[in-house]
Amino acid sequence: MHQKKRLPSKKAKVTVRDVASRAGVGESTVSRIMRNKGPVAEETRARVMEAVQETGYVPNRIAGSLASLDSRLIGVIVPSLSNIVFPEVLQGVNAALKGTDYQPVISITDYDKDVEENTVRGLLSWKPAVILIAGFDHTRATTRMLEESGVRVVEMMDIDSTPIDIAVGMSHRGAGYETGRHLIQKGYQRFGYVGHDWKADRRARLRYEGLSDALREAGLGIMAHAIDDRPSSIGLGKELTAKLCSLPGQADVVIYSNDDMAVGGVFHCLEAGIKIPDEMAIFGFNGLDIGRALPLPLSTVRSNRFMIGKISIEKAFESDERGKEPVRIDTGFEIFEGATA
Amino acid sequence: MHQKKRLPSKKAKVTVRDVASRAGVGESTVSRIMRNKGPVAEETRARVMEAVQETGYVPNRIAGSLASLDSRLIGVIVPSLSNIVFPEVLQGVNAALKGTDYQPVISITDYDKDVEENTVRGLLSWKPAVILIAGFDHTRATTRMLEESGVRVVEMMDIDSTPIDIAVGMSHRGAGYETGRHLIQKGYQRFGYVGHDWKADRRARLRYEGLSDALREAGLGIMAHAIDDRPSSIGLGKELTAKLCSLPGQADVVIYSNDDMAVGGVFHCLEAGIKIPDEMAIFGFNGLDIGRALPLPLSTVRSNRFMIGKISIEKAFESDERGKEPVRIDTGFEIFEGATA
DNA sequence: CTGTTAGCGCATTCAG
DNA sequence: CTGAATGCGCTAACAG
Repeated sequence: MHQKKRLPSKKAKVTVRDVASRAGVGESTVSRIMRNKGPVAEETRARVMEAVQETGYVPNRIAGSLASLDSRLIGVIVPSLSNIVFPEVLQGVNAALKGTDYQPVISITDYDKDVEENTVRGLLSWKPAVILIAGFDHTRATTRMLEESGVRVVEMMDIDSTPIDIAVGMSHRGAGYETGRHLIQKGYQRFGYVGHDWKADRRARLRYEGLSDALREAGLGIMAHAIDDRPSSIGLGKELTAKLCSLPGQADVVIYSNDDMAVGGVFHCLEAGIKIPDEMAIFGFNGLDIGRALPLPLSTVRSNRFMIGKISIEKAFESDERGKEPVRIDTGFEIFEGATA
Repeated sequence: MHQKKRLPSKKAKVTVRDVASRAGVGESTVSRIMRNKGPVAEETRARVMEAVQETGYVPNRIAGSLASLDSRLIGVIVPSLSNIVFPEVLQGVNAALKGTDYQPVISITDYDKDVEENTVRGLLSWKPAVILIAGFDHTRATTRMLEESGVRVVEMMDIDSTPIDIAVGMSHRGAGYETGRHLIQKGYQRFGYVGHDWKADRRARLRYEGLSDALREAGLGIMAHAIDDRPSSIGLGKELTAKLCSLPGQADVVIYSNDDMAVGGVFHCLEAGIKIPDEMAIFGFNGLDIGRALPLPLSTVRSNRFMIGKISIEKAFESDERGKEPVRIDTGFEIFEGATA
């Protein structure tokens, strides 16, 4: 208790006080200059900046956030990063944040609602300015924490439920429905379905339901399924397509839970010598780069994940206060003809 | 100054003080309980937890970090998220952090060193416990800030230079070299190269150099190039392969800057009716899922991005102090035979 | 335009 | 095992 305690691995920190005394000004002047806020004489600014240079001062945002009671952290919660759509959303978030000094704090839930609950609790303790979270499928406690936090909350990807505050995304049910309508109109009759992660991926299920609705309305139905609980991948799509083809009764078109799965389907057909789309047509979802580059461009539904991330941030920042009514922003989708269906 | 100022959009916050008085204990007792640290009577703990429940208390980590002078934030800096390898690294980071209460704060540089410099400055102001950064290619100022910050710094992906503190990754030069040796041994003689992002992707260039070294040693060289400054994608790989094939002189094997590009090459050949590997062999880098699922499994070099992220965190946490000497951890790579070369 | 003062909410001594 | 006091580094009034 005689020696100043050595801070573990941190260099002797330089604080506003050091800079201020060195520049011969008050602390608040330094603070104002560092945040370019409030009036400052050009002369003093120069002097202070010099002191900042000399000392290598880096303001401590932790202290700043505590003092001003608002942190410049954005909590972002996604179920996974292995599905490319979420990194794409993050890119949109990042683009919208560029030039600001907000920092995204990212958490992964692995599609587990209890993990999500803990994650939300943890993020909330950082007093983020905004919370971005994928989907509507939360525990009661999660929803409650989010509601009561008072911060702006954007539920991303999906607009098929009533949001806590803001929802930015597209109607997956609608996309499924339109897919069905489109394929019926093209004359397909014998529908197959290949799906991934059946328990966890709520949006894939919504698309499936929309599709089923469209078919039912036309007096049709899905005659063959190959569904699995593993996460989506090209490999899984290939495997399940093989399984589907071995089932009795041949589909003339197969709808996939997403493009990765569909590309797997294309690969299977390539290997098995099945002619696309004549012997079997293939339809995906997402509009990924890989589908577009395929020798036969993949028929699919294009959504815009980058936009979802970007708009989520923009909407969240439009006002500090939540509105009376929840807001839904539809980023839309678009059937892409392609050549596989 | 009569009315308590309304905090913008935040609910009336409940603090340790509220919980403490409600439970009839001191603030430090609450603090100890919330962090389960230090001795507490089971009875008081129960009473306090009840108060926590009733009030919905969420500890403020910002205040906590300031008081204890150590934040539980991990700064992570990657050049992009559109290249799938970086999300994979993040997954590894996330896996290693699971169960702890550290949170990753993620920044993207878009392969711009000046952006990176600002990013590092910004992250450092959050006093992160650890900084993870991709690559060695920093500005002087960035390196200096990182050195002087005193925090543990892990430079990821690459081990071909001397790290500031710790490097976790593989030798890209070595991978290029081994690729060359492997293909020479298989009897290839006429080498083509297809590359992306030539200015920005230093690791791709290192692989190229290693490859060139191996060829030179064998008295060979690269006879045809198709190189571009755009970021890697399947589409670009396809486009550049078409370009390469239109050049005079036909390569018997083409090395690609990565698997995405190589898959584009495979697609081009499929369309153009070029037989792989007999008329033209294809070799990638990374060992992505998509290459493995191709009708002809892609010949490539497997690296382990997930491991890089995971080990980076583990190493960073081994000790609070930097060692005297920089540390390099080699996560290795492996030539994957595949069927395209 | 600038300096002084008083907290922000919590973790950490140190007595008790 | 527990409580009171101190201050982390900064920002936000406010007075000058």
